[in-house]
Formats: sequence, C-alpha cells, structure tokens
Amino acid sequence: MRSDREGCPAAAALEVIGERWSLLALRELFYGVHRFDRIVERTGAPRNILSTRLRHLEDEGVLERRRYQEAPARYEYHLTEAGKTLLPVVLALMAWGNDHLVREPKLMHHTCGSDLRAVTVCADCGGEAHAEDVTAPWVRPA
Amino acid sequence: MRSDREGCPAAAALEVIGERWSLLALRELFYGVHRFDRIVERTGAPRNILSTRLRHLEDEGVLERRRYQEAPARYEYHLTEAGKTLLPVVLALMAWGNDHLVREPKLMHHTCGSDLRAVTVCADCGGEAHAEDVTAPWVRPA
DNA sequence: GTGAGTGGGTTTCAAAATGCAACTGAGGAG
DNA sequence: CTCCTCAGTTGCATTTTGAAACCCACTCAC
Repeated sequence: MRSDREGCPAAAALEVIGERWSLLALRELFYGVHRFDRIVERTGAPRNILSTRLRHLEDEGVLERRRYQEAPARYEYHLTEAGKTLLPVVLALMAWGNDHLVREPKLMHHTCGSDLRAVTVCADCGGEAHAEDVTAPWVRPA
Repeated sequence: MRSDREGCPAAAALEVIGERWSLLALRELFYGVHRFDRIVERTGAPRNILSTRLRHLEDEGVLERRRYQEAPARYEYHLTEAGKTLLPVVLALMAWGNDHLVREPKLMHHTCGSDLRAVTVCADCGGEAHAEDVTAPWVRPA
C-alpha cells in the first residue's frame, strides 16, 4: 500500500475505493473479468474515467497491471493480495442491495453448497456485529 | 425503500450510498451523532453537499429527519431499519482501512468483550466467503 | 494489400457536480 | 443591543465527469 494515513479508517478506505466506478471495476475483477474493454462494457463506465480509476487503484496497490502480450503491448488487471481482501466490502454492498433494492434478488453460491447470505460477525465470538459495537473516537484533524 | 432496480445489487447500492460524503455521514449516525452541524464538523463535508446527500438518503429510506424542537424548527437525522442494516458495509470498509491504510489501527470493541475484528461469513455454514463464491451473472442492460 | 476488427487506451470539449464563503432566520444568553 | 447557536440556502468559481471521436499496432478475411 502506498501511504499510511491518519484518522478514520473508513475515510481512508474511501479515498482509495470511494470514487465512482472504482468499486464496480473491482467487482469485475472479483468476477474474473480482467480486460479494459470488458470492464467498460460490463460496468458502463466511460473509458477515460475508468482509465484514471484503474491507475489510481494500481497506485494504491489494490490491483496490478500485467502485460499479457507484446507488440502491441496489451495489459490486464489483476487484484493484489491487498485487493483481494476487499471482497467483504463488495459482498456487504451486494448483500444490502440484494435485500433492499433489487426486484429479483440475485443468488450467490457458497462453496459449502448453500446460497451465500453474507453476514458480518465478530471473529472472536462469532456473534453478529451491532451498531452498539461502534464507538466514535475519530474526529477529523482540527 | 423508494424504488426497485434491476441489474447488479452492488451497483444499485452504490446509487444510494455511493456518492462522496454519504458513507461518512452514515458513519456518524452509527456513532450516534445526529445533528447537521456536528456531522459537518466531524466529516469535513461542505454544508450544501451534506444537505443534498442527507436529502437523498432520506428519499431512499435510509434515514429519517426528526424534528426535535419547534420554533425554530430543528431536525436531527436517524437511521431507519433499512439504514441500520448498512452497518456491515461501514464495518467492512473500516476493517479494510484498519488493516491496510492507517498508521495506528483503531480498535473497535464487540459486546462479547474482545476487540471487534469483522469478518464476512456464509450465514449457513459459517465459513468465510471467498472470491470463488462470487459468480458473474450481471451484465449491465444492453 | 486493403478494409474491417481488436484492444487499450488518449484527446477534446461541454455539462454537471463540487466546494468555499457568505448569508439567512428564528430564537437564546449575557 | 449584541453575539452565539443551528440548520440550512445562495452565489459563484473550480473540478470532475462523460460522450464521442480519435490513435496506434497489430491480425484476420478477402
């Protein structure tokens, strides 16, 4: 990752992946779609914007550009290890959209065999996380 | 929620909470900060932008405006039930920022007594979700 | 060898969103 | 009176976005 930041981790994360189209591009990488033109088609992002987003994500160490062909040089985009750990963010977003927004919920399939209903839990006790668990120590730098 | 949408649930969710400052405003509501001026101070959002964001989130049914005083009429913002279910999104973002971005990780405390390390699991088997669990049926409407 | 297609972009330019600062308006405190 | 609080709104300059066209190096079909 390029730079350490101060303050709230959520705000820091949003600086990396919070711009329009960034998360949709990441979604495609999780889907296994790695090529520029395919990502454009599937997200609907303008080419020039997607171009700057991908560069930003690369700078932040979330994804890497791999040359898969010389002459003419062609590249594909792949998640780094840090990038792969963004899955919970994408999943949480999908789960919420599934539950509250779309007409016909899309099914995701877990490797255990059942439909994936993603929940966020405490790694220690396994209990679901509640709003009361969040306290507010972070004020932006005065 | 106002309107059913088509296509990818993640994209639909981003239409609701994906604009700049929206998630930081929601973070504050989870913290228990409900007043306009406090949210402005703590997020750093421009007042006019925050104003439009809050109205949008209200329209989408994520939060509600409550009058807490007459003459002069004063309002505070509270999460609706649908809004409260956005916690996993905020938590996932925080967890990732904590792990990859900030210099000194912030601790969150779970009600079970230990530090909250949020993980996303399958509700059925309890196993962690992997990228392989995500398949890609959603192309944007041609 | 010419014309169309592929793939990963960049350029151009107009329209839209953002952000800063100042202002408003109804009251309360000193 | 005068200053302060709170929840905004207004005006205007700056930034970002987005649609469309273009570019370049190559390959493939004719």
